[in-house]
Amino acid sequence: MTVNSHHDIRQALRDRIESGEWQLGALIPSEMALADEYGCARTTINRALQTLASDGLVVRKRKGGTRVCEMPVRQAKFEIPILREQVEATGGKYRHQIMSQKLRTPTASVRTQLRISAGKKALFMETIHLADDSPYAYEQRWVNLQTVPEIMQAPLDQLSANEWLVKTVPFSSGDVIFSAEKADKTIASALQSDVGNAIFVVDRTTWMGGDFITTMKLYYKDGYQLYSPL
Amino acid sequence: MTVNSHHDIRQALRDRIESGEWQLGALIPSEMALADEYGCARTTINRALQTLASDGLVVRKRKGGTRVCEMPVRQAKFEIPILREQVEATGGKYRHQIMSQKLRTPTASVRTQLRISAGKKALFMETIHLADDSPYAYEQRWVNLQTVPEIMQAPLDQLSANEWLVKTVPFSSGDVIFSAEKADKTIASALQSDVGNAIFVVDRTTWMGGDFITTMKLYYKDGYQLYSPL
DNA sequence: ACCGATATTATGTATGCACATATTATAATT
DNA sequence: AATTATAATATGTGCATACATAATATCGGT
Repeated sequence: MTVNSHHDIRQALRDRIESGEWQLGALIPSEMALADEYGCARTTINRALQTLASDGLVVRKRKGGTRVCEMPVRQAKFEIPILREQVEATGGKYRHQIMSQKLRTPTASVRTQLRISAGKKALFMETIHLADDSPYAYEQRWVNLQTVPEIMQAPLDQLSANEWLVKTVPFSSGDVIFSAEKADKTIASALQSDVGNAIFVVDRTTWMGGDFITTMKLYYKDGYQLYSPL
Repeated sequence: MTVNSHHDIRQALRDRIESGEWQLGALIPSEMALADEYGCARTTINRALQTLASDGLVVRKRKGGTRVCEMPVRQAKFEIPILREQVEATGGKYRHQIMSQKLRTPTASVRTQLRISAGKKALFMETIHLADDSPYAYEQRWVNLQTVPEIMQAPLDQLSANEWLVKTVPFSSGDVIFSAEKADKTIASALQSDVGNAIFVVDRTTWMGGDFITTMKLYYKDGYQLYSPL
């Protein structure tokens, strides 16, 4: 078998690590030695090893050499779910419905999260996301009008606020918090569910540069599960 | 300012995308053109673009050129939490306590998940993970003895099953499911919490190659939140 | 107008080389 | 013996080049 593409080599090295040939924390041969063994240029080995390093399988140090990562950081990565796609992926028909949409003085915690000046108002909206006309998730969202005033002109009846924001300020950063909450009366009625049920909640805040854009809380219908391979 | 390292170039390109200079879905200049513009070799541009592609910011196609990703896949990636680290990160003192540990005939669903032959037994254990001596999470785990019989000899009173498995079969793959559940009597008493509380649940199955190793359900004390930047 | 051969284009990848840089080991100096 | 200079080593990175490969564009013949 001839291996020469960095692809093949990466896989070969990965196999040798995963088979246990190189123990956890063990030093693996130098790039030169590997290049020699596989009969390719050092550059090719370098590329393969760099990929493995960025995957967290090995740790590299100048002069120290490359060693199998002591604590292989198994990291789950999953896409931030766009509800429409989530629903349509399971064959359902997606629809959303705006329950309310108004300017309001934000609560203290929201004002802090979005860095909204005291006295200023923000856009608050409640949306129900439906799969085949039955509730799928209930969304509460605050939008900072100081940073995205254009949203007042957006056709939010056709495009959900989420989708509009993704298209308009696509490269924002943010954070997510997953938790479980008991459904209160508001949530239960929005989801046509019962008070006290365990609800999977996603809390998300996004900003761009130093400008805080929106914060959102998503309550999934009970029974929802978030899956991720790792 | 001279930019020439693939690092600088990657950042420069990223800026141009995020500033909106190149719109969503727009075709960006070819590697040759960019190499010309930045006064560097095509290889360097190639490397920068490949990184951006693997980050999901651009999509590349032979002859088709490189274009800004239509739907920038915001992917949250977070490490699979190791309980000890999670607890110790918040300054708490970690400790765990095995409540039960015995050979049992697995339930039908577990037997399916771990591909255990009918009639065979598996190791079932319940563990409480404590932070500063108060319950932090309650774990139910099944271990497939057909694939890791060695666990029967492991010192599980010192090292948690989780940690032992991570050290012994480090490069397994798996999946995770996050959900919310109502605490039943077992869970509530294990966590010194109340029946009916909303519990954040992590369900994880791991395998290596075709061999199914373990499946685990982790019930976090109510109020737990899983945070992730993105 | 249709179909197929050929050229063109942009990315993908391997190579040899040179030099940079971090780190450790060793030797030289005090 | 402690400190400092120097060499050795492994990875990091850039460049020029060559060829591979996929997808599109163009042109010619029927």
